[in-house]
Amino acid sequence: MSDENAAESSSEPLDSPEDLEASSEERASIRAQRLERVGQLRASGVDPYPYRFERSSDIGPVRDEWGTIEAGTETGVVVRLAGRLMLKREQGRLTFGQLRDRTGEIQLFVSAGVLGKEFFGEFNQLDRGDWVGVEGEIMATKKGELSVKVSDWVLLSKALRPLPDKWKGLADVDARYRQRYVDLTVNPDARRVFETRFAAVDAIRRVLRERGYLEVETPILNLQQGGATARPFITHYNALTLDTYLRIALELPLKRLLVGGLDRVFEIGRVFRNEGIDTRHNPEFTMLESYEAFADYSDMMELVEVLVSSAAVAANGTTKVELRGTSVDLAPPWRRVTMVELIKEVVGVDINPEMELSETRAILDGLGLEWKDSWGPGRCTHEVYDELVESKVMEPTIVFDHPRETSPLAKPHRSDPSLVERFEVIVDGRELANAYSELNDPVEQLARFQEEAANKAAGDPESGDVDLDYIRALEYGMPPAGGLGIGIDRLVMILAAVESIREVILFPTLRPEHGLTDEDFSAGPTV
RNA sequence: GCCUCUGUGGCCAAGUUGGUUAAGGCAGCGGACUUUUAAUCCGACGAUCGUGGGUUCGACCCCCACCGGAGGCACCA
Repeated sequence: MSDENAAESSSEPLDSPEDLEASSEERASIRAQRLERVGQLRASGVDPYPYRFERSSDIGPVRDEWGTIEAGTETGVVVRLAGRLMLKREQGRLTFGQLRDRTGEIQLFVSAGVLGKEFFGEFNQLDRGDWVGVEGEIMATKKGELSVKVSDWVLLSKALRPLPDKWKGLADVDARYRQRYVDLTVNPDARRVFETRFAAVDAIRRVLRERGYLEVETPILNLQQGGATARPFITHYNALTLDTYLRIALELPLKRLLVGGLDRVFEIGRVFRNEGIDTRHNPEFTMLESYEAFADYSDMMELVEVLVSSAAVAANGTTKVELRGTSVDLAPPWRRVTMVELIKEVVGVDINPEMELSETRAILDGLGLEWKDSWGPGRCTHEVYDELVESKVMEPTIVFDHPRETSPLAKPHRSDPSLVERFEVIVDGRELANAYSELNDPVEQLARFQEEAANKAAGDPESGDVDLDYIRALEYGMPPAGGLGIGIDRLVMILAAVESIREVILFPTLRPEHGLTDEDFSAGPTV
């Protein structure tokens, strides 16, 4: 830019002339400079936002193939690469850049001698953050850095806003979540976490596919609430003049598919629960649910071990993870213990759903836990487990045989009527997965639904409805089946060893941002 | 919803017994430099200290309210 005063002069036509907006004009000064540059480019016939660029390869494969060549080597091999310019080091008649795409980074060696003074000068006007395409020979510099000796280049997209500090990155967590695109650009850890996530999900799909499971999609908008106990989001469907629930679980539609003969199905999908946000909860989160006919919960124990350990290996190359200073191995087999035994072991008390209610209440009182009148012995037992046991279990553990009372969709235990055939997987003190032998007796299922509906009518917003169509489906006959649910976000938290669920969700739920106004986006002279 | 902490230029970040022009770094701008690796060196610029009130001779600093964020509690996976 020949006139360095231009961007600073308030008489430039970059912003509204109102005095009140002086501060916003200052704030936009880097933007204003870049908008001016866009104008210059257009004036000289250069499109700052062209349509496509033909690449010969991603950057990663180039590194893989040539990364070991000796310092000073010129290969004679010409490549065409594209990416974001992450760094630029000008050095007189020589400029070094760092070009990055999703697969890697490579240095650009840009010299006035090769490009000519004018085209070289244009390159130096690129900003960190711009997208560029380059063509040039693969070489290694005197210091041995693999580089592309740029013989031609083109701007692919001009960035109007500057990237955060090239060394410190973006530290403000609010900005990291709101502007994940910036976080992903400058914070390698953010990229690492999401690579972990997608590798894990990919591995889960692969294992299930190899086992003959079919991936399906079921409705998110539901007329009834069911499949779990949770407060739902309610929305309104205008065309039918109906309030609908966003799903809180995937369970009931998938089991209808078992009735229909799709005997191995799974869905990986978003579910919504109208509850608080904290380090382990986001109102929308991702569940895997899978159902396998002719299997029971024992088969699900084997399946969940394989799914989780495969995901770990795919994401990290190992089943070992370091969680808050403790090494945890996800390799099967995991410990298997009944809920009643584990309570005895951890808390030192004997409590089970076959006890008299008065006795279980006395146990809770003795432990300093509160109980409600509506709770039976099973719920009391579960309470001890939830409050005093779960958070103490670090190693992957299958906790099986839950009280019947707290599991309305699970099949009664084949040898103990006070229990159901259900298990949860605990890792690092948190529930990671949940599975049953699925209840397929329509008469019993209806009775359990009716209990729930009574609770809902009595004011419990987390209880579900009587889903008569689901009962009707069961009356056509659902094969015996094992079902498994895994909280994908929780799994990724473990695999990536992060403490907040927001770190594993690309765009976590946040309150609305204030202070972002049209004035922050004045178009300047370019439109 | 409640409690605690927190909010300083595009980014990172100093700044309490409240005291005149609010450190420094990165980025950006001007200049030098053909082998750099967060390049380096020189120079000039950039902030109504989240918002609105209040206390005070004087507020980034103390008080109140509001907005955003973090952690914890409650609820849940």
